[in-house]
Amino acid sequence: MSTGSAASDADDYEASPGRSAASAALERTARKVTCYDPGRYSDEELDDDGAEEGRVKQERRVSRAAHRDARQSQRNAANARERARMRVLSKAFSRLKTSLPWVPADTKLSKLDTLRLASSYISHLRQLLQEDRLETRFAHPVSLV
DNA sequence: TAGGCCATCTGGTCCT
DNA sequence: AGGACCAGATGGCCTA
Repeated sequence: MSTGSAASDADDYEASPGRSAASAALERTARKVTCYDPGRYSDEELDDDGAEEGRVKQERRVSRAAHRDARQSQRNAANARERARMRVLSKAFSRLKTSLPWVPADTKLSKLDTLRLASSYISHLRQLLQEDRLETRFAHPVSLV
């Protein structure tokens, strides 16, 4: 199941409530990325004097940079997809929470709490169902229909 | 201030 | 190959 484009994901991301934390994280990532720079390895290579050799090395450097950029943009796309996926998960939790009776809409409920309450609510419903089955069996022993 | 919760990033694994 | 899913790490926010 593929979700929307990276652009629309980014839009959603911009609109998400945890934006400040998110941008901080993005900055951290950007910092990491700029620190990790394999391209600098080629500094000594510049000392070589052969023109042809220099050209080849320059090409290699450019291709390494392109590869690095490609990897980074792939990572960014994967991050966006992951954010979208987690947003879907959070929405599902919210929906589950609203379907729980006796829980006011403005109640602060963690995901774990939501899961636990939902689980106990299901048990409760199952029990009701069982009692109802017993009642209908014994309340009307004879049916004219 | 410690601890809980959350969002995000990331690398690994599985699946199509 | 690329996307989905997962779990671990990290940092921010909030509350007792």
